[in-house]
Amino acid sequence: MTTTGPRRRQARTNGSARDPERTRRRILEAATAEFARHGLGGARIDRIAGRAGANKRMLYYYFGDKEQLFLAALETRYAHIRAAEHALDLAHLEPRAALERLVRFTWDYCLAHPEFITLLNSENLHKGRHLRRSRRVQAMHSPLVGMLREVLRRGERSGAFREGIDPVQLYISIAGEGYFYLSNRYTLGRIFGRDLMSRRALGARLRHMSEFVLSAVRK
Amino acid sequence: MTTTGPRRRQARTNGSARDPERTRRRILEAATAEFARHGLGGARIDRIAGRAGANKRMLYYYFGDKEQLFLAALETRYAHIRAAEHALDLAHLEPRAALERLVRFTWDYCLAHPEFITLLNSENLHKGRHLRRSRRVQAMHSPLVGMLREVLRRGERSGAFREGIDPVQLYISIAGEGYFYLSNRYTLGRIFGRDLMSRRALGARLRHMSEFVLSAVRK
Amino acid sequence: MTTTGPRRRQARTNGSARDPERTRRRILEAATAEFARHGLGGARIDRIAGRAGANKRMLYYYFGDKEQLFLAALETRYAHIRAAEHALDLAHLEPRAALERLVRFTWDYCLAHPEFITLLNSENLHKGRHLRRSRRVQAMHSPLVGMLREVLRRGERSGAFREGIDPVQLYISIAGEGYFYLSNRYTLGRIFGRDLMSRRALGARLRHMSEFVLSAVRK
Amino acid sequence: MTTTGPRRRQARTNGSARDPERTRRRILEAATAEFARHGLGGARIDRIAGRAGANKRMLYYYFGDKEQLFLAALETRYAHIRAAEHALDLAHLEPRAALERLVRFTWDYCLAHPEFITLLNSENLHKGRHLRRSRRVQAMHSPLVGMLREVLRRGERSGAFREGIDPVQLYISIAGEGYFYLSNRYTLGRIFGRDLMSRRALGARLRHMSEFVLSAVRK
DNA sequence: GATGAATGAGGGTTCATTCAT
DNA sequence: GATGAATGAACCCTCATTCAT
Repeated sequence: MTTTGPRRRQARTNGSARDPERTRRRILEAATAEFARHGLGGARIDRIAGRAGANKRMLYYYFGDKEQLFLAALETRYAHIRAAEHALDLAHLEPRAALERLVRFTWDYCLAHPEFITLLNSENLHKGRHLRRSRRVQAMHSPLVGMLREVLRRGERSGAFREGIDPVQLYISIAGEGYFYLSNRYTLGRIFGRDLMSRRALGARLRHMSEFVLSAVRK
Repeated sequence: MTTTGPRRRQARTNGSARDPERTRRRILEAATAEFARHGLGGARIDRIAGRAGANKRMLYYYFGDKEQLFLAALETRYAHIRAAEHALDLAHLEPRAALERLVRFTWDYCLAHPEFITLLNSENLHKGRHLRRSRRVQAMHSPLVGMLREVLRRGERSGAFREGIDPVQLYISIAGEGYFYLSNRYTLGRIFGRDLMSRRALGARLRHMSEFVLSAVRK
Repeated sequence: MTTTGPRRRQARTNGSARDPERTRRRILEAATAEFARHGLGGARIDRIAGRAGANKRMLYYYFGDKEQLFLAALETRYAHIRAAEHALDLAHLEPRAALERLVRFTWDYCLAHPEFITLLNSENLHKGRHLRRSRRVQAMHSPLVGMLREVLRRGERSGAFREGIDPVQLYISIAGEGYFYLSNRYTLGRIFGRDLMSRRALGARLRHMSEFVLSAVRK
Repeated sequence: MTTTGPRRRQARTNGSARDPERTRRRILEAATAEFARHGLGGARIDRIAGRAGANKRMLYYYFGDKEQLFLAALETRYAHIRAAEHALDLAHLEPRAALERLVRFTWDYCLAHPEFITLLNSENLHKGRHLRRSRRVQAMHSPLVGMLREVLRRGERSGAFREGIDPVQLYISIAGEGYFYLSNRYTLGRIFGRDLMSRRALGARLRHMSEFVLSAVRK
């Protein structure tokens, strides 16, 4: 994306001047981090600009206003996870292995991209009003449900899975297993008096989830 | 909501003046609703005072500041759900029935008290820093884990449940089933192009969750 | 209006603290001056607050926002001129003297209150959108038209005035004579290469207007 | 109107690129409209550039800054009305007909060019500080006063007009008749509860003005 | 226990203007 | 002659909070 070629004649302090694509990207990254950490209401335009090394005015130049910037951050994260999902080739795996892989994927993705969780929570706090206006996200259908349906069908045929499982319900159950644990880790950790984020705890959770899901679907 | 000008002298309409306990309660209720709807960062002291029919100064008189008010709201909701949990007498139910009851309880509670979800999400967004300071919540141990442990033990003995299930992991799984669905209903609804909150959809989810959990634990 | 009594215990820097009526009035006066000098768009909230010796927040506390403050200034000036008009007792004057008095009144008022002219011009620049929402101004009917109608009738009967003159048209003509001269004094002065505001020029204009109007209505 | 993001490369649609004279003229026209509608303080450079289909930078290239652009707009309008005035050949008309024609001309011009009124009001709000620096306007002497002087002289000699009328005062009176009515139409309309801009009302005003002026000057 | 008035810092946003190309 | 990107000051307004009574 970044033209490191002849466009930038001289170094600038922020390194982004006169490189619009880069400026835009830096703002978006800074915004994502800020929104993820403080939520939509708690995010500060000043901090975003500061972290991006950009003039505050540029946020409005590129994104219109705070809410549109939030939407852009959301859309970008959605595009990112969708791209990752596409790489998940469940179709060529044995049904049980496919489910295990999906459990692990959701878990790993949430662990690696905690900002995704808080962005989604923010959007849901605002009743999804940004996403509703998004055209990009509308077009980004998750391939997971289709893949999951196919996996379920194969599992049913082979006698490995019980029948009548709705792929959307299953997807929500699988995602919820990891998402809820990580999203609510502070309150859960406090209540149970446990450190939910130790390496050991994380490993135990992944094992539990795999067993739980695989047990749940077996015939 | 913002006071645009000096209030005309008006008769006390909230009927709470000179009834300190009631004033306090009204403020707390208004704060809970406000925090639940807008999050900690988006909540407005003015709106809370307005809805409570109280003078803004009273918020500070009773609760110190915004964050302490937030904590008070959180604590109150925790006390509420703890009280409800205590009424859940899983010990006298057959193990499978006990689990089904727990699934239903979590689901019904989240449905009936959506503010609990958003309060928890807010607290987790802030890394649980309010709850960490709370003494009240620390003392409010949920009876659920203990009850769950006992149920699991009985189920194992009777041969109904498989062995080695950790009650905390199971509790998180059960809670997550309903919580994630409801907490993320706007984004999930948008992605799947479904109305997740129709009476039918809610019924289907409850059925799925019960089956899913019971299948997951069976031997 | 101002309670100089026991309400203010100690002197404050701005002298207006804890004297809401006075604070409000000072803001309104400062706003009137600012709007008159710079127009609605050019007026600065900071300057108004500064001149009023008040905190900026107080403008919003008392008046809501800039536009409502503008309307309040407008309404106050209207109330002021209406009060002055009421004192004009044209009914007891001989018709010609009555008209002369009206010419002089309009002239003197515009001279003494140049802010009225620029406020009106601002409001007209904005197509009267503030006044349209005003309830106070709607209720402040100018007594002038009625008085003028009566004067015209008496003049017609006595044979001093020609017939068929509409009092509203006449009022606009009379007001316009002085208003236009003063409102446009800078451009007119420049074009004609004359100082329109010298004592001599002002005297000449008043004489011209009186003669002009009286000649225009005579039989 | 604000550019929310980098313009996508688009085909030149305004057809003015590389046609400097046309670009300049389009900017000037857009600026005139903008200043007329919003005043100097309320005018926005962005909107002007947008309406002109020109790059913002061009405004500065051609006109220096906002104030000089305002002056240019003002000068252009002055040049325009001066040109129209030159076409008014009062010298060959009978004195009364000449005055009537002048009344009508002022009225028609203000009606056809409402932007002239608001530009003048803006300039007067700013105490004529732009016009003062203008060399062009200084050179544009209105022929009206001279023509008016001659008309008055002829009228006096023929016994149609009374003596001692100053042509400048008369001009201001005539111009004010129409200007004030139109300039203040929103506030006057509101106060009198009349639609001053209906076809009927406009006709009535023109008739009144003609009669009023002609009566005022007659012997 | 309760009130209306007051505060100052900072919120998001927009301004006229200039830079590099 | 023309462009998109960038700037920093200042805009109006709102925030949580505290004062005096």
